[in-house]
Amino acid sequence: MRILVVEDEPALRSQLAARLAAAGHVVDAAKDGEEGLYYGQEYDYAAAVIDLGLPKMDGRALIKTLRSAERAFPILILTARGHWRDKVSGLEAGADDYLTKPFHMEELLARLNALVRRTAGYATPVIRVGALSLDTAKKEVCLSGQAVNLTAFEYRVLEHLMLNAGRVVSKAELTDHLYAQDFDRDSNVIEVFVGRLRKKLGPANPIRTLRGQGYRLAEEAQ
Amino acid sequence: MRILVVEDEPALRSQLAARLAAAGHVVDAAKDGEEGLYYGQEYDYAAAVIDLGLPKMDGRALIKTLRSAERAFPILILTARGHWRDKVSGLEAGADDYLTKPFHMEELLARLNALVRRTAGYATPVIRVGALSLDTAKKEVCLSGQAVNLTAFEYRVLEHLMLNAGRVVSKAELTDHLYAQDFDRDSNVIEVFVGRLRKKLGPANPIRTLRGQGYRLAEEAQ
DNA sequence: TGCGCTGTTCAGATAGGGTTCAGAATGGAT
DNA sequence: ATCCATTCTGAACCCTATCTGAACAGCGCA
Repeated sequence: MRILVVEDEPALRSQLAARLAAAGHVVDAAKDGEEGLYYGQEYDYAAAVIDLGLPKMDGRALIKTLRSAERAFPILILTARGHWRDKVSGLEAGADDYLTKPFHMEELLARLNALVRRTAGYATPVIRVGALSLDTAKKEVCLSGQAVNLTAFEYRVLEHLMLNAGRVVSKAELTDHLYAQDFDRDSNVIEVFVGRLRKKLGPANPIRTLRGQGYRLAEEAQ
Repeated sequence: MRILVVEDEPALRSQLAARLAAAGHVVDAAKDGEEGLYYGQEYDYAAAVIDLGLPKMDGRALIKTLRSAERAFPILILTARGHWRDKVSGLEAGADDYLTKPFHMEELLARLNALVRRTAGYATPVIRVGALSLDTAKKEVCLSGQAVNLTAFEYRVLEHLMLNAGRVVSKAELTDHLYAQDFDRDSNVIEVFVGRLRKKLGPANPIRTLRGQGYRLAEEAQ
């Protein structure tokens, strides 16, 4: 997943970036509110971690601006211990969860995962990746504005790929995501669904296969 | 719109407030029944979200008091899963809709919107979706100007679909909405009603079925 | 009481869509 | 170039969600 980190303290920033990257995420780290806003408006993230006390533009203003720009990714805010009011005002500004400093990295990862999972299914109304847009309320996918008719499973495969655009998603991860548990591992359902998706998304479809590793959805239109 | 939230659990309360604010509403959040009553009597809201299990004054009493004070704004109640008796008593006390916890924010927003639109109904009692128009006051439906004769249940199914046009509405949601008590889940009433509706609305009817997920009313005429 | 309207149930029909399989194609390694 | 593993693809299969027609049951009303 692609995650945005906005934190002014260099040590914490690089620590966050490193840890999130180690957890398999793609991370953009911004050092102040303005930079965070630029990133947030330019790219679409699976989630953002934002410190409330930031130079140039404080976290609260950043969140409000992002939200009013219809950026719907989940936001987790970091606050200094004791600044309880900040947390509330951050949540009011549109954040989804908070953590007080100092915190344990593990806890941050867990919270982020929970947030993304919660948001993945339902909270973000529409996810855009390149020319694709996916509306989770309508369960509808559009390719350059044209509605594409997908079956339930095709939809779920594409949704998971879009939520993880840019990252390599293994077939095991997809089966894990689509089926409850212990699913016949040597079935080729995923390949079949990816094939059907590719056919429906036309010749310029953004699904790449990385032999032996899985699939990756290109983030840019091509 | 100005919305009143009455919820004792702090996390959920601030989450609700944040999301509603992010959706462009003005929110007052009360932590118990007494505070809710104060707000509800003092201000006029477009809608209220009230948890049934509240300290000091429970949700049911709160709703009754508000209603007897001639507060007519639509009320959506929150109940814990499994306590569906509460739901019934809440509706009896004067609530307009309910949601069982845990719920998805998006659904809450959609329901609230539907509620407000329905209630705003006193000013503009007719909902239009494509070639369909539904007069909530007269309980009358027209298809391209032609009156269509619907039975009470057909009307309610269509109304709920139209109030949630564009969204996928599951059959469970429809049965929940049409029947007060827990309803025999493996009945196919909904399918029958949808079938009859389709027949009455003619071949170009806008009700699409999404296999395994529910029905969706197309927002545009086709 | 009998009739008509409406909600509910049932069973058979339909087809949508998931799963599987086998053979073809592709890519990487030796 | 050759070989093997992985992936792709088309077709077939079959399950089940949904549709549909019809019958049945209540209920109000004349």
